[in-house]
Amino acid sequence: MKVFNTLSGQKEEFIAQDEETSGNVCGVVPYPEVKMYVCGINPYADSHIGHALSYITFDVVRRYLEFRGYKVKHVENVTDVEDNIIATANRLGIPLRELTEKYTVRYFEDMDALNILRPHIIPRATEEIPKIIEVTKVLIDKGYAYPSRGDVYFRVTKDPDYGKLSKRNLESMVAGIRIELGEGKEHPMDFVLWKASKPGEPSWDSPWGPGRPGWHIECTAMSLKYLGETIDIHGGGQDLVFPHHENEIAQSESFTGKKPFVRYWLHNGLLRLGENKMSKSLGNLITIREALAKHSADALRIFVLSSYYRVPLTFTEEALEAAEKGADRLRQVAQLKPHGEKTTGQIDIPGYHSKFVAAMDDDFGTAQALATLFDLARDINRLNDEGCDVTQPKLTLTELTGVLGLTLKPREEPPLESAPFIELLVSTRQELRKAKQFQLADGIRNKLTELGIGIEDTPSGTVWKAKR
RNA sequence: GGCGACGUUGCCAAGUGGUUAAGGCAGGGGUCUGCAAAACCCCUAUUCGGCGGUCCGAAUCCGCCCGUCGCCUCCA
Repeated sequence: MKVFNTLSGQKEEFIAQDEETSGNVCGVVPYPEVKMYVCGINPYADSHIGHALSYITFDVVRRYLEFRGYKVKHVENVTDVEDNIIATANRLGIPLRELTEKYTVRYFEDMDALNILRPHIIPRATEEIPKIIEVTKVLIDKGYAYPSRGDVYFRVTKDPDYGKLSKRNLESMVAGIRIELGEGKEHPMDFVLWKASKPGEPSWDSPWGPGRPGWHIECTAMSLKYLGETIDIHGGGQDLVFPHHENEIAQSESFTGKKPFVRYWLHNGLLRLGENKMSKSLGNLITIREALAKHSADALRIFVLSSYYRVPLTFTEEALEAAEKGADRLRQVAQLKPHGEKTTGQIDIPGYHSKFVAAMDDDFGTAQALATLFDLARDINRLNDEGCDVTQPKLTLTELTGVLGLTLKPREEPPLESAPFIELLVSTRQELRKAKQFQLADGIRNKLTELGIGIEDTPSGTVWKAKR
């Protein structure tokens, strides 16, 4: 399988380190391990659907690797101390930990609702201070960092590779307009590893005085601690390429002296709302909770997966509604009760399977993979209508939709207080229909439709549901 | 200014040198139904921002132009 590596700027054959070191060429190691690190959140507000896009993407990466026979070790950090968190906690007048705990819990509730697999390890920055201090200390000892007025900075001029991920060089960066020459910095691009705390800020003791970690160091410390010196996949949004991931490489490779820190860098394109990307700072966001109040998790996943993950995606209500309709079609097939007896297997199951795999093998071509599944669904419906047994193709469909993390469960309708009254009207209407009083029956149906209650007469009775 | 992307049917969105340009939604036709709805089936771009070029052949490669977006220490 091929994956696009931001570092090389091209698609590369994916080989896990575990396969390489064990000399495995074709399946000698039964379940080679893939070490995967995904950048997590800064918990001080509810996550928005741009986050959903990113985590759905890497959830599918993980599910597909597992489908292909890898054993994935998935680590995702929670950066629970930084400027925005401190500012928000102060504004609300609550302890830092109370704020971060609340939004971490809510974040994972959102992830669960989206059917995103939990990472195996979820380290928090504030619980990894000793490792962070250790890494910082070594970087100073090796000459890659220097303390200054209680802060510690990384010395970018000492790292000849600096800029290799984001394809920049120090000169062009310095030529940029937004660089501030921090007090005590040797070079304007030097970035902070350890920040001296100001009065009233949370702090930890360190050899350089009380302070807290800089933004990038926690990811280096955590991935070293939990995954080792070289990891296979590091994922995140495209907006993290610079400075975050660039700085992680600088820190990690300087610390270990080993290259590469990450074998494959994967970055998802950003979600746009209108003309701009969706982000906390622009305030143009829709939270995952808001989206899930109106749409199913499957619809959100289909919306995300019907595009190529590296390319920006534009959010619209219409697109999400279209995805919901598509989800309904797949659900319909998943709920089918096969009744046919004919076994004239007209469906090329291995063909669909290999088309799906070929699409996914090409840098997680979920759009193509989904298209294959819609084709399969159509075939299943056709054969089912013809009276053929579709048990096997149905199993293939649910197996493959599962790789994309779709549940295809029927949508849950929120309970309505008015339900007993609606039931009463519906049964009255049934009586009228039996008596062939169709004008009266249709009148009730029309009125209910106006009130947002949809009526469907099916062979097994009348069902109704509230339109969301 | 530097770096990186994108522009495909009414909408969203795949495809990146060669038979009929995926798929979803919308739209049209049909099956089912008392009628609807839902569901299902079938159909729906001679054309890929514009102009040149390379090639037997380009949406796909090259050049220029137009338009849009992202990053350049808040960010998935």
